Amino acid sequence: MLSPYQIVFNQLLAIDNVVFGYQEGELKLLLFERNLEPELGRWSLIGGWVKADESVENAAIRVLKSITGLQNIFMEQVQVFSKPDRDPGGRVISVVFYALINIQEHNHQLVNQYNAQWWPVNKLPELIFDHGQMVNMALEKLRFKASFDLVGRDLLPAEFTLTDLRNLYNAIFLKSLDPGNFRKKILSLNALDKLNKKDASGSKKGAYLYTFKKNSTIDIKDRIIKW
Amino acid sequence: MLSPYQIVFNQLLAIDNVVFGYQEGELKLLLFERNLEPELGRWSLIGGWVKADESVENAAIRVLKSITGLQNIFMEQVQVFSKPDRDPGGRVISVVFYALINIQEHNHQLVNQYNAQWWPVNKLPELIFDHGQMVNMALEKLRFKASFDLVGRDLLPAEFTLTDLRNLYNAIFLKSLDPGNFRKKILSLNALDKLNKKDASGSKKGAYLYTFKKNSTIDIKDRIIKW
DNA sequence: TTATAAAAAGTATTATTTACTTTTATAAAA
DNA sequence: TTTTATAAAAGTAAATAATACTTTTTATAA
Repeated sequence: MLSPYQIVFNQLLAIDNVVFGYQEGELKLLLFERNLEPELGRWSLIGGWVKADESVENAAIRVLKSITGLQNIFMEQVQVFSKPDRDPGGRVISVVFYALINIQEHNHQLVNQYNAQWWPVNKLPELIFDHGQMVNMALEKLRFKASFDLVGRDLLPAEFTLTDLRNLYNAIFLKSLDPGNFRKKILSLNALDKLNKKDASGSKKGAYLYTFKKNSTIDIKDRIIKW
Repeated sequence: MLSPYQIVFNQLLAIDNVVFGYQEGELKLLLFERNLEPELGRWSLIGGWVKADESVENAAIRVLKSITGLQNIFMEQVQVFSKPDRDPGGRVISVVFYALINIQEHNHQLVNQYNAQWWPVNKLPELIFDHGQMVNMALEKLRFKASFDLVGRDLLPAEFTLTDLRNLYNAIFLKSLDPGNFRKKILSLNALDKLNKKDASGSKKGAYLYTFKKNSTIDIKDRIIKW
């Protein structure tokens, strides 16, 4: 049985997930269409209450799994949002996380059932409360991460071409990176394994497929992108 | 009058401040000797409860001011610590901040009164709960910041020599940076004003004093230190 | 007057970044 | 079967930055 303390607690502390995916050359965000007041029908991040006996990380993972069916997802804490009036419904403090997931692999049925939808990050609808700000901070953090570490393991299919990876980086940084220099830089990190297979969908010559090395860690000195 | 919700709230959400200062060539941390059970007599960070009508940032600033007398201090959110069993006294979630303050300028009397003391970061006593982990994360964050931005505005006196600044960086990164290269790099950032005054305490020639420019922003491309 | 010590400036080597050009491989069109 | 087209992949030259030093400057104090 829950004590009154725990019941109250459940209504004070929330998590919100900024869920990034990558599809058709665009960085996308999973958003909910709200089915409750206030702000019924408007779009919001995917959130939930933190239970009295779990960490905020746990809550973020639990909520993500309940909606996408996915587990073992890369997530990172973004920031706490705690202005007393941030939620007109009452005093709610939210810990924001961002997650990187593979759009192909998640449970589409579940997502539909929850009224969720993928939106390209540069064509987002207006979001409720301070969720727009949360998205901006998460994007900033993602860009920071992507500029020091090779992101893509969670966003791309298991086998991908260097062009696929470059397109992902183009989508994250909203710019067009030089193909030759990108290739040189990425290969110098020594974090990918080249397969003996080609993907010929993008060119006549065909591009070699790569996978991420199992346990490669990239030295923080190797900045990938300066932006 | 407070509602029961607010009373409970005050006992669930806390902040802890990792307060950095710089003195005698060492990076120091302001720690409390606990005067309450559990862990009476052991050392901890400086924390406090978040009030029902304030943001966590507000709480961190309020607590810092109450102990150092200082206002308008640079602070940054580090992370939320929320493991259900992190505080044996009960379920407490803590939002950690780090602050950079000028040791000379703070209110020494207040600090003494609170049983607080400055400890060199590489000779810290054992800390209670997960406070050691909090310090490590704050240090990491400080190093990250210092490697992209010129920190020191809040740690050094208003007028300082390039050697002072280099010593601060040496203290932050626990290494000995090359004097010539450091000077070249820092001056290239164009973030300091050179005064027409010298400080002759460190050498016979004397070193020019500098101040931070009022509104200089350093491009994130200019990484100062790679570590 | 000279020795000293750190500040400040200078330099040469190496490494990295950037903006390109050239070559390669292959499917499809002529 | 040859040519054309296209992106992959490799290569390059110039500019910029980092690194490990050396030299010169300045002014106090021996």
